[in-house]
Amino acid sequence: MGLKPGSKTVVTIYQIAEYVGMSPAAVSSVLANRHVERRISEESAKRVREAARTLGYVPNMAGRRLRAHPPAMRQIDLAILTSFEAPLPIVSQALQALQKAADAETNAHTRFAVGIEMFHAGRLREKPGLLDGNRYHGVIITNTLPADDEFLASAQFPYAAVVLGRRIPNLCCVLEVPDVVGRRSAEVLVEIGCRHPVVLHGRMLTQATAERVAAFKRGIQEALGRKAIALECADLRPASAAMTLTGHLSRRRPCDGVFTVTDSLAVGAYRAISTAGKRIPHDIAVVGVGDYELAEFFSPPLSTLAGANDAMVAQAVPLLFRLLRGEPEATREILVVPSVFLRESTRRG
Amino acid sequence: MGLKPGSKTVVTIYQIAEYVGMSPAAVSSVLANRHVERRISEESAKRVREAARTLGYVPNMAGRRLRAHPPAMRQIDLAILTSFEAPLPIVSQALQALQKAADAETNAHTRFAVGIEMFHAGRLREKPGLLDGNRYHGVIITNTLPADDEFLASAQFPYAAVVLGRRIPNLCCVLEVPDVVGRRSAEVLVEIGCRHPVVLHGRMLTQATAERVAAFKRGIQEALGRKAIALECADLRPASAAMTLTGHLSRRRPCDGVFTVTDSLAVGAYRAISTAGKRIPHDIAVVGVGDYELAEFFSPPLSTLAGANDAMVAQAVPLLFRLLRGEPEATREILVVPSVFLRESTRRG
DNA sequence: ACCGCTTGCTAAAACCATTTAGCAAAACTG
DNA sequence: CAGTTTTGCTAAATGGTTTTAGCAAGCGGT
Repeated sequence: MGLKPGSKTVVTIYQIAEYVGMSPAAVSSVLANRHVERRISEESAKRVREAARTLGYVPNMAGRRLRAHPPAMRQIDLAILTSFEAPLPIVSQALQALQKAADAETNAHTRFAVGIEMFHAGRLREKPGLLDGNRYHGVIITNTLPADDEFLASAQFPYAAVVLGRRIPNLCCVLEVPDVVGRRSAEVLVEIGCRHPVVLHGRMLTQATAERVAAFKRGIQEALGRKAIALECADLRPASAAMTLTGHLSRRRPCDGVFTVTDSLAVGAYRAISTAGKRIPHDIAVVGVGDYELAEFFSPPLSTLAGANDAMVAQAVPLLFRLLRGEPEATREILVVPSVFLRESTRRG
Repeated sequence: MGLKPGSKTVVTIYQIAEYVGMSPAAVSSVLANRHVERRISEESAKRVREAARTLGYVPNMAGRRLRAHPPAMRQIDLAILTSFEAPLPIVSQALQALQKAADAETNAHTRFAVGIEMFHAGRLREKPGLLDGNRYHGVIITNTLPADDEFLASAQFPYAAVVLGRRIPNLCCVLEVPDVVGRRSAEVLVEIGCRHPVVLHGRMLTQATAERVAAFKRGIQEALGRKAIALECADLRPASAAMTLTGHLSRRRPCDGVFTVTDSLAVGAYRAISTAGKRIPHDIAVVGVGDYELAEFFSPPLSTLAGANDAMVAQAVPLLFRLLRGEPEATREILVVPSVFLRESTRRG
């Protein structure tokens, strides 16, 4: 196999056959390491292999698979499409659920291939083959940015697709009930006496996180009659959150409560708060979202409005299979209610 | 598209064509949503779609792709194979590096598809199509258990493969220098005065983690002339580690230093130590491995022997491309030296 | 000179979907 | 009513690989 940069046309076994003066069948036998049982002489085999290398032969998987397919077996290709920038535990969770469902449906004449493919956030439309309909039978799409959502809304998917975490017209979506996470976290902070709450978010807002920020602001406005301060971090990494919040605290702005739209941001927030010499929750309370299993291992344990990811996945996977089966999808949209876990980080007095 | 359980033979567009009394061409046009421009009547289109559903048609992607392929374009399919049980950040890192390399090699007549596929730890051999050679042009395999390693050692890969994190005869491997992580962590603990060190590991030991445990034990034996205590956790989740270590501490066994072969275990260890009323590092020092970016956000920050993952990935990806190009791989094995980050968790006095 | 065996290969079919060129009938135009 | 256009479809080729059946040549034996 080779990636010759110069080669003009694609090299097939026919080219190799011509090059070495043999038949495609012989070439195929050699390249599939079947030359012994097919009685191709070792000398010819060597010539074929050498030709393959010098010509820069790259096997065409489509051709191979087409032929290799047992006539009574169909393969169904499923994928989870997510952005590189996304929190991974969710994706892994989703894949595991998908694999499990696939395993359950696997039988003598149906088998599945499931995988993860990633795109750069905001550039989903550049992903090759997404709309060709010759790669997947079904996909679950998650962690998209508004630019991606726009693309999805305008796209015509030629196969089963479920969108996780946002609402896209014309596609099947599973998402958390909008409003709840942001509003409840505002309530939680206000209830324990916070008067100067802050929300930490990344620069790139997905629909879900944007909704969380907005709902939080609304909640604070209603409860305190005051604007919540939103702090934008460069990205979702703890270091960015720490830097941003440290900057805010060092400017001596009042701050007695933090809502982080992502748990990785909460990690950074904890660090910023402790380096500022403040204590959680007495000086500053913190609420997170629950992407990771880690929340209860924060010190002190982090209160979360569970991102409802497992629940969303639990809905999305069967929905995808219903679409695959061609069942007229009664439900185009499934809403999932996040649950609230109150821990030390919001416990005062 | 449907997954009819009863259907005997695979349904193709020919079956549909026969069923509705039309030609395969017409059926194809309809199913590809091309029926308008191909002037298939809406009525016929409806009949075709209905037939597809009732017969349970599942498109054969290989057939589709074969035909759809632009004649001067070749697609190269790369994948990272990892177990479900693995720490994901590493995998994401690897995928990102792979994608980047692929993007760099993409041109007018070569394009790449990269993805992650997962297997159940210890059951890699059950993954369908792994040895058929009709799915991938190249793979990076990581997070295998001994059972998987055994399989890999006996397998004949018909395509480019690089193994990450362990040594397998006959395959190209990239791994951390054995011995270093375990030995250095033993040294670090001993140097700051630990006399009763403990190592925490999961029940399922990969080659890398087994090596770490063994080297740690050797290091302790040599330095202190005493056996290190190894505590086995049910899995790698923080909760398991916390439970295991709490059990150990509550039995009042002396313990003044912990080495965790995985960072998720360190998370649990921190919890166990603080609930036991001990302080890090004064009562018990902790060393981890650095799988996550999170180490410096532990409180106190965790000393790590960086798992060398980025370095391993940085070696593995170019190696894979060299294999793809058919370059006679000079290097069958690349060793990477992990670097040491000493932080608060091992700083005394 | 003929039979049977081995060696080393080839021809052709098969896998499934898509597309291009074109055909027959119907509908319209003058 | 002949000529043209439109409608609605079909036949056949194409894509790359693998496999099955079988052919031709050579060799040993009689």
